[in-house]
Amino acid sequence: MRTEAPTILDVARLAGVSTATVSRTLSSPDRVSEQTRVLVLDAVASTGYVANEMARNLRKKTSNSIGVLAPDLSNPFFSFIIAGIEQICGPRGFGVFVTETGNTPNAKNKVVNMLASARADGFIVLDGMLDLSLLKARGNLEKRAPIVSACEWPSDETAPSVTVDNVGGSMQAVRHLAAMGHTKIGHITGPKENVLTAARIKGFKAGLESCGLTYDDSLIIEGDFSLDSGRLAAEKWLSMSDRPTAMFCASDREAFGFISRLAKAGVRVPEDVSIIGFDDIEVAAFFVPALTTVSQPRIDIGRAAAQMLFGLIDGEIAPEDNRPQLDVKLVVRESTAPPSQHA
Amino acid sequence: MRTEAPTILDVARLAGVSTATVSRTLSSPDRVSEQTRVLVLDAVASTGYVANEMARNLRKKTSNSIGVLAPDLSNPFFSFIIAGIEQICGPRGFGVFVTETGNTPNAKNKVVNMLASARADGFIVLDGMLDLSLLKARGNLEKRAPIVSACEWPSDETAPSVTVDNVGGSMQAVRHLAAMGHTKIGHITGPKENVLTAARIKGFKAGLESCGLTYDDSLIIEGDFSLDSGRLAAEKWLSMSDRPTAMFCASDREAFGFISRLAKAGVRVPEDVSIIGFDDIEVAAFFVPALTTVSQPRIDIGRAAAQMLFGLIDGEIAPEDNRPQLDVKLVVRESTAPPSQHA
DNA sequence: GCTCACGTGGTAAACGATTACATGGTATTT
DNA sequence: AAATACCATGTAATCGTTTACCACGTGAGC
Repeated sequence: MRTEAPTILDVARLAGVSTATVSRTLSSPDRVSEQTRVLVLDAVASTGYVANEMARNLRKKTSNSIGVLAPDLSNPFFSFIIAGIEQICGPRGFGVFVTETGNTPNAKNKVVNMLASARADGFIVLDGMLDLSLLKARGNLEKRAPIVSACEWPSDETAPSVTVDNVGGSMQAVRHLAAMGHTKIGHITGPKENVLTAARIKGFKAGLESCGLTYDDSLIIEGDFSLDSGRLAAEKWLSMSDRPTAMFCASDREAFGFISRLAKAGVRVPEDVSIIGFDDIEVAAFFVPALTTVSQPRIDIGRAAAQMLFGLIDGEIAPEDNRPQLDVKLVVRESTAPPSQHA
Repeated sequence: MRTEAPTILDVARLAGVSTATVSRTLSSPDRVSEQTRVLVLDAVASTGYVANEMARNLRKKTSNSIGVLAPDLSNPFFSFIIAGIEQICGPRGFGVFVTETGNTPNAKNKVVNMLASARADGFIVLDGMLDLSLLKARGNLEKRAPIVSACEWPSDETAPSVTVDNVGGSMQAVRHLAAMGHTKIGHITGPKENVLTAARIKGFKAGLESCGLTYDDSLIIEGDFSLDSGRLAAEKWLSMSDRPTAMFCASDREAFGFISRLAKAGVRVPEDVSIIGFDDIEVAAFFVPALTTVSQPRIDIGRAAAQMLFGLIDGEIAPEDNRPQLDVKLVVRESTAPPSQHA
């Protein structure tokens, strides 16, 4: 026995008014008389009526939801950002669609499709690799629903985005190390193509320079943000003849992988080598040793992106403030120390 | 200049056919002649037409999407499950709505609303605390869109759900500890009201019993799955006069918090105390020491839940196989060892 | 040669809301 | 008292699809 949902017509009949009146009662109560208002509200209550979103959306040409495109949903890094997004969208009655772009070749089609099919009123893309230019090619699709990038940003330097100060954060990290007396500082990077990788390398170099240290190519180890790439980096480090006394990692997970592998080899952190991460994910404070890292306000990134998107949707954002950069701060814990004397 | 989306009528006009023919060409190509098919497809290509989801959904009385209700989106535990869900939904063209139930009093209303407003064709709820009974009260709402619980399950023991063998996993953990020679084994629980907590306590007791050990109430420390509750538990443990030589934690995060606090006090794992976690989240393998833990197939939980939900939506699930229980396995790493002799 | 079936494609009625416009009545203005 | 404004409500068009139903033409079966 399938219970059919009550429609606005059911309510109207029960209240003895027209559907227009019901609609008005619900959307702008002050436009109907006190008398009919209670009549309608009673009818709504007794039928349990809730407006059908699909009908409403069709008529109003909206979808009451936004899409979030993440490269990899299983990456816990994004969970806070998505939570932040939901915190803004929920109260507004907006749904949040999540999709994995997953570097698959048809990810683009997925996006084009979501956009073109009017499933979402706007998009937040967390995947810097996604080529948004094809949206323009396809009949100015991005005019239909605004897009804001978060964390990672597309090569197009004018598109709206909310990011953090990756360069500044990296500089702080290096300067902290240098201030402790380290002069031979290495860096484990992110994946080559990633914009964050470039920004953090840039900050790394700038930090070195600002302390009078010179950049040495041979102290750079390529990673990809993952735990396992940190482990691999540790093996490279172990095989180096003249090891850096401190490593700045492009992600906390790299740092964990690195420390973990080192521990197996009997290398201690921070006594034998100092480590700094990037992100400040939750476990960072509870790792052994507690990780010194550059803390990103992940929830805030999500919230800011969502807020900006709504601004764009409502058409009320000035073009100049559409690329805010959130602050980042170094939190010093136990994985950094002055270099050991006997090294 | 806002580019309006082409509608099916635009395509029809361009191809010189009726909208019905366009619709048929797209949904069941074999029902139109070869000739008109190419005509229509050409028109579709040159207009860039993609069907408007809202209109389609209204007409077909579907929403082409499912809702996922998680207690806390920022909890990385759920990210894999959501990823698994998306892996199944994406290829089917289904959207995945995520919402945070967040233990707020109006979470229920949120759910009722999503259900009643026809925003989703089905739901996966990851929050065992959510009282689904009110859906029945409100006009048999759950008849409108099926609901499957995952991980945690509502007290209603007949509702569809996919879970893991929490009891069995906990038993394995305890038996592993006992096999290593531990006789004084403690347990850090989850939050009191949670069903998982109860199941894992049950398994803990059963494991003890199966090894001829007796259950001791004073060896139980209450936690809430969080990192910080693990830290707090460690402080309790440190203050105990006769400490257990091994602790079984109801979550990996509790285990991390516990180990982390102990490390600060100079207590070593596994030399001074053995630790087992539950979940096997990603960092577990890279923690120092690498954590012995009960591994949950999180991606599979998500996939299974989604698959089951589609079964329910399509009306093809036999009532008896609607509560599958996935296997769990103990992965032994470095946080467990025989109790030290001098203890 | 007449029916019948079938393959093709058009017409128009849904789906369930919102809202522009029209209407009638009451209050206000002059 | 006539004109005007305005308030409350109803009527019906509209959003963009899908699909039930109908119509036409062609080939097969008798």
